Amino acid sequence: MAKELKDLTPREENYSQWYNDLVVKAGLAENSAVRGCMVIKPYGYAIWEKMQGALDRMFKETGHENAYFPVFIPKSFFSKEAHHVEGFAKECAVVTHYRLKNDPEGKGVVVDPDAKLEEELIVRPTSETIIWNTYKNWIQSYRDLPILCNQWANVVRWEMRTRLFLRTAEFLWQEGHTAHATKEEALEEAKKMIGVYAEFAEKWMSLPVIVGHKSDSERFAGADDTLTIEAMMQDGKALQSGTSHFLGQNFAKAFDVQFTNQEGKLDYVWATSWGVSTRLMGALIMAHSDNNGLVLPPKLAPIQVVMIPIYKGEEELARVVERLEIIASELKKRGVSVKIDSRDNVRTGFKFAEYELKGVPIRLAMGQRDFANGTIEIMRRDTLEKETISQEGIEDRIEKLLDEIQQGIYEKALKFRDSMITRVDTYEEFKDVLDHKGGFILAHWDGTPETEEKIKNETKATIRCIPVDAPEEEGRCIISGKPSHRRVIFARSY
RNA sequence: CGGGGUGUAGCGCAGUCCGGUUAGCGCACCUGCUUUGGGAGCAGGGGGUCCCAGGUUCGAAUCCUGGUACCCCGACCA
Repeated sequence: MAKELKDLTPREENYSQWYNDLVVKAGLAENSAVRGCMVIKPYGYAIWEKMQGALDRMFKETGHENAYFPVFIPKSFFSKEAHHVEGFAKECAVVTHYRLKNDPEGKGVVVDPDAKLEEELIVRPTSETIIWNTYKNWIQSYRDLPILCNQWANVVRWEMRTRLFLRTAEFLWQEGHTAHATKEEALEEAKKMIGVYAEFAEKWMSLPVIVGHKSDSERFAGADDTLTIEAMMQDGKALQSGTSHFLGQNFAKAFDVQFTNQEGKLDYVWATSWGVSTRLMGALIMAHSDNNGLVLPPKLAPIQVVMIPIYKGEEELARVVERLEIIASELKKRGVSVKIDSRDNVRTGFKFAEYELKGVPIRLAMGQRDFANGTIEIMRRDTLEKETISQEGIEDRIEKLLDEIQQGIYEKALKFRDSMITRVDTYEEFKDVLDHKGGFILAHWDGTPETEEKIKNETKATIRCIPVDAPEEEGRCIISGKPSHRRVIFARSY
């Protein structure tokens, strides 16, 4: 069994510190010189690319196309949709000038006051406005609809306090923006895409999520309805992991996007937007990792199998590596990503610890004993179980094990998540569960923003969502005692 | 923007209260030897504008004044 990682804070002691340590020490990301911004390092980016690839394929399969819109948005675009401005105004980076010049006093460069922009440009915090301004030109007739575009981009939200992956001033994401002829079609699209996200979370990230509607006050600025996937982290806090918005005709009206329908009448276009971000990286890390480091689901692991030769001297190394390469090439043929680590300047134990830290799902180790016996040691990262097995048929065994690990991680996360769902019927009970257990709390709510606000102020818990599959159940609001027809999900969240 | 805290080697810190040889420790780094089936051991070595500016003093990492940066707790949030 591995020694405790020398310099990783134990998860149970200080979860936040553990998370931060892990992100940095596993080589995923680090804080940059620019306050609130993050450097994503190659290993972290490799995982993100895996996510991107899978999501992108899912978007294409559902009929979407990629496009790209500008990073700068004229300020006037922003103010066209009242709720939207209100929601984002407080966290916008604004470009006011377009030129620098040498400091007349000789101290480096200064902003050239003569180069002031007539109209300031906002660095996009999200692209609804610039996109709807563009769609206006694309849409005349029902024959131009639907438009189903996705954009992979960076956005900037000037957050006060930031955390690697979970909340950074700049982040990477995808944002889908669709335009439809009918309300029904737009509603269907918003629902379909939250379904895609839920499927991605569960099948790829091994992360169970709860799909639901946001309450009025948690809804996206400018949306009529926001669907969300909510995940549970190992410290009992919830993480909003993706959203899909039904925008109604709000942006069409703000940007005057009308089309002629089949009856020859003018109508406003119906819209959706949906997005997931590098926050998913945070979700992945916080959902599965342990005190030895990351635990990556095989489908998202940049390296699925690492092979470590154990040897003394060059002849032994060559012999073992030769054998490992045969196995590796067979695995590669089957689409498994393999790395043989034959570095001779770090020790075996160091390598073991390093690949555990990086979350590589399967580790193979072959030494002289194995070489002689035709065996190999195999360890699975999720359970840390190791076993010495025959080299015969190892490839089949690994393929099967990768699937098992993918499934095993999901089941473990699901079991944990379910154990963290508590039904409560009184406010006392509610507060008690929040303070001593955390997790999702199912409670009755009278549907008013006032009650929601009161609970948030007193407990820091918010309504994560009103689950789409919430069964009808008569009850009374834990605060006001007014009647309620279903339970909603509360939690403290990131 | 409120309330706390910290700036000393790449990273983490001690030293500051009570000024005094050449500013120290751990990790990391470099060299050599021994090691190598779970983060090696020993020996040697390199690396500093003690956040910045001014002041007090024979003498400042240490005291005083001003600035600045970052972190934590709130408000804000994918």
